[in-house]
Amino acid sequence: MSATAVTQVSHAAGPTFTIGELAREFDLTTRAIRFYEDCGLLQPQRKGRNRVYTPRDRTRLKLTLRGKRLGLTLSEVKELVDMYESPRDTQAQLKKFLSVLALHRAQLEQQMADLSVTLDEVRTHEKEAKRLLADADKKTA
Amino acid sequence: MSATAVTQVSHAAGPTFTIGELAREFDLTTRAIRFYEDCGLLQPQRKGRNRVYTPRDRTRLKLTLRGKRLGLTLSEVKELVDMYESPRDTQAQLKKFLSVLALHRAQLEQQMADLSVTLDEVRTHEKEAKRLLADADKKTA
DNA sequence: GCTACACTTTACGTATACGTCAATTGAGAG
DNA sequence: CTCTCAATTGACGTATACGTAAAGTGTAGC
Repeated sequence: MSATAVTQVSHAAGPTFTIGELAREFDLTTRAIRFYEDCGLLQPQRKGRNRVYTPRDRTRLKLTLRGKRLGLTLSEVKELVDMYESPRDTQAQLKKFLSVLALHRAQLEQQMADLSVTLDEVRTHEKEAKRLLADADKKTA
Repeated sequence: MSATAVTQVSHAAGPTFTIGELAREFDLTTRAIRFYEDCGLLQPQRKGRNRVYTPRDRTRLKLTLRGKRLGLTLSEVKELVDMYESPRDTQAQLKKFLSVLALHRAQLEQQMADLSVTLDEVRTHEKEAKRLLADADKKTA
């Protein structure tokens, strides 16, 4: 099997992936991917003993990694991802959904504020350092 | 001593704080603050056995917490905070400073991108949920 | 059939970031 | 002087997120 090939599966429903393929694609170890499964983040099907990942699993993995980059724990990621896939038939469910979303959004907005401030600081420092370096270069030249 | 009072110190250089004051202000345990000291993030002076924090310590603590909210580890925070306080006299130091800053900025910008996408998704879901709820309310009414 | 390689499970190990006693120790109030 | 309260050090405990062998299975190529 070629290193980059996607394992095409028998009958239907889009491409599937092996654990190794996903590991390469997202630069993870297979250990990590199996761990995410232990946490309930992924539920791949099986072909014999081997795991078979669908595009849906791949999406959940992507979401997981994005959540991680944002500083969420795996259980927080699971809560959110599960919520997005949960039924929202009743008004009660919708209201709960909305309240959780509001909380999540508040956290994200706090983070956005932190990020803006930090990025501004970094850029200011960069400008200052570049100026100093330019001055030094002038003297050297 | 009143619960919210700031411990004013003898001779000079602005206000000082006790560990308990900082803990209350930032909603931390004193254990956490001492742990940050173990990590080298804070270096309070002593008055006898007791820790005395200066505004500079307080600033470093603020930066630490902001870094944490952004998902940095304490050692990453320490690297950055130390770097900002390190000498940048030579061109070599300036160049290294700039390269570290560039890396940091790249990471922050990735995070900003993640954050934008996530916030967009959350807002979309909120709108959709609110629409569904409004429809449901209409039927009920 | 042998080799190689990817995958499997089980299980113990590790770094981070504190929590949680335990046992003291001044410093102020009554 | 006693009581309380905040602070101290030391040490062990815990949750998260995997790393890292160990030992076996399955399939493909030669």
